[in-house]
Amino acid sequence: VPPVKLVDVARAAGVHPGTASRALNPETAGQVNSDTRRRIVRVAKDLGYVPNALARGLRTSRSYVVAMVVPDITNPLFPPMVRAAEQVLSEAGYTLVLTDTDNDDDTERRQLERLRAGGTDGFIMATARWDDPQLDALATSKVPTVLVNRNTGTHRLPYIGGDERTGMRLAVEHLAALGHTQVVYLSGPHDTSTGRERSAAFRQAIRTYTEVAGAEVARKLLVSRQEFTAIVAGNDLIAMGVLSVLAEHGIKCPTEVSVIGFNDMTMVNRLTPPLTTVRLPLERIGHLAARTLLAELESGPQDAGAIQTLLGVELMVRGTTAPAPK
Amino acid sequence: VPPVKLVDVARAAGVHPGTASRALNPETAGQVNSDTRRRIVRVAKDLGYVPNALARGLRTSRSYVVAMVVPDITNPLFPPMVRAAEQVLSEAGYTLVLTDTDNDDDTERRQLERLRAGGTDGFIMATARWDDPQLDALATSKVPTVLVNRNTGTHRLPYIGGDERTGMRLAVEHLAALGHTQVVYLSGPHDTSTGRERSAAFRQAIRTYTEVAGAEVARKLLVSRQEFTAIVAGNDLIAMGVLSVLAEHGIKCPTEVSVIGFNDMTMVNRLTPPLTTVRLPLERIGHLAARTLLAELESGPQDAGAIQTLLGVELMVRGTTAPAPK
DNA sequence: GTGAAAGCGCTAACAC
DNA sequence: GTGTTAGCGCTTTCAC
Repeated sequence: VPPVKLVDVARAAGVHPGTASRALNPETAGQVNSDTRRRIVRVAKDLGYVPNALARGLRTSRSYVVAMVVPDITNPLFPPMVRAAEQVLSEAGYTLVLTDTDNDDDTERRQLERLRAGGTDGFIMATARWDDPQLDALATSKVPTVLVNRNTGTHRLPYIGGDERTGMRLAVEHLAALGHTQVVYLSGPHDTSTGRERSAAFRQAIRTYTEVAGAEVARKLLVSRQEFTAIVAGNDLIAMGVLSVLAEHGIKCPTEVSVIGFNDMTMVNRLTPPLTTVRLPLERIGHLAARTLLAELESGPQDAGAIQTLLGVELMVRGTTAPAPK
Repeated sequence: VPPVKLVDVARAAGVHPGTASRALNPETAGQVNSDTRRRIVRVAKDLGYVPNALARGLRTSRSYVVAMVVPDITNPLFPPMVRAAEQVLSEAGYTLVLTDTDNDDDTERRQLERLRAGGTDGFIMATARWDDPQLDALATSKVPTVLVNRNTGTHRLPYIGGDERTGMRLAVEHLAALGHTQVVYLSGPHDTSTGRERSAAFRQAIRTYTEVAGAEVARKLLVSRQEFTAIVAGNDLIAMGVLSVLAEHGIKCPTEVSVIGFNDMTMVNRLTPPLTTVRLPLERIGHLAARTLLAELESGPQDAGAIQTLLGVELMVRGTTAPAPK
């Protein structure tokens, strides 16, 4: 079955293609006599007319495509955001393209280039680095773009994220309230930049790495004989590394040491002991990012850079107790 | 900066747009004098020429877009497949569109319609039902399509999946080898079809539901006083539901009852006790699905329907032991 | 309120 | 080997 085109509809309805176009387009439907319009709409439906998005895009230079760029979709942080964003965009008639950069700059650059060539209307970027030329390029070229999850240093683009600072505060206050006075913070490795050669292997290993890193730091901590009754980890994986090492050394959690993670990854509530952790509102972030982008798409730049939204986080209290009496 | 077009390149290189087009297109580059071609390529690069995919697509009726349709991207089964597929497709110059149908027929139909209107070149479908009109439509209209994860009854389309049957056999043989003679299989609810009204709520709950379902069935099992020393669950979530109920009843795992899951979801190895489960080669499935689709895209139908590939699965032995002596 | 006509940027016959 | 021409399907000025 060759697809039915606008001309076909027009012919069948006995009108000019231009009129059919106007009738079928919500924006311009008012310009057409309501009887004619009804007839056209009817015929279109009967014939099963579906507009050719390519042709339309070529003419209007709008593709109704939005791309979401994530570093690694297997990281459980992202699927809920992706899903939420897609829901909103899809309802608004947009198609979401997902790209996984595999944590690689070059890949990201190539992907972005291809997407922009394809006429992508806007971007939701979850790959921001503090200093990020790609994002500068996007900002400069005025392609509607919203940042999620991570922000850049320049703050030139709208950003939607979880309020991590408050999350940390909640964690610490919780421990303090329990009576902990010696709390250690383990951030894991900071230098995620890597040489070109080992980068591929590294990218594969990045998630394990952080868990391993947590274990390593915890080990050093134990060796250093520093006094502590609680540990706050930079993320759940690090926390899990810590838990392993503590278990390895026969240190009981949470009776001897309380541990807090970050992110509330799927299933961390099923760990033994369950992990207290900070939950980010991932769906809300996805929704809001999509809405923010839509606003730019439909109504132009929205007070650029002013949109720096931090959504509330939640401390999931599960495996923390007061420190053991001396 | 207004984007540089093919005409601009042609003008700058002192040739006709047609020639520039040929020179820049790998397929037809041979038709152009190599000196001229080099000059054109040079100019194109200097000017930062990026072809307009919309215009090209309109002309060639190929969009270089492939869509992957999944029921729920937050189900950890899918991200590895999506990621793997995207890698392959992206290398071949294709863009991957991800759509999450939210386990909903209507949504799926709408999405498919829009995607097809957008000129999507091919589909990777992870949402197949045994009896699936959408897929029949795709098959009939000869849109290149590959099925993953779930197959249809008709087998009219290429399918790539894990060898679940062997997985189950491995699980059972493993238990048998350990000496189990009373093994129960819990499949969870079969009737995932639902009335329209409660479907939205249901879809939200579907994952929990299966876990809850596992718990419920396990509870019934205990009440029935049936003798068993091992349980094989239809998936990891059901297995987790089972584990909870057993723990609730003070039944020790694996000493009193061994449990086996299916899927090797992220983190199930961190459960206590760790869960023995069957691991599907998700990345390989994604890769192969993409390759299969590419083959169709580039070289036409590949012995349609004959491609029904089951990739090897692996039993991750973690939390199973011999049954306790009577 | 509707028809006419031009053109978005590109490629593929067809000439020469 | 390269220029010419036409047209993919749609929208949008401009007439009337």
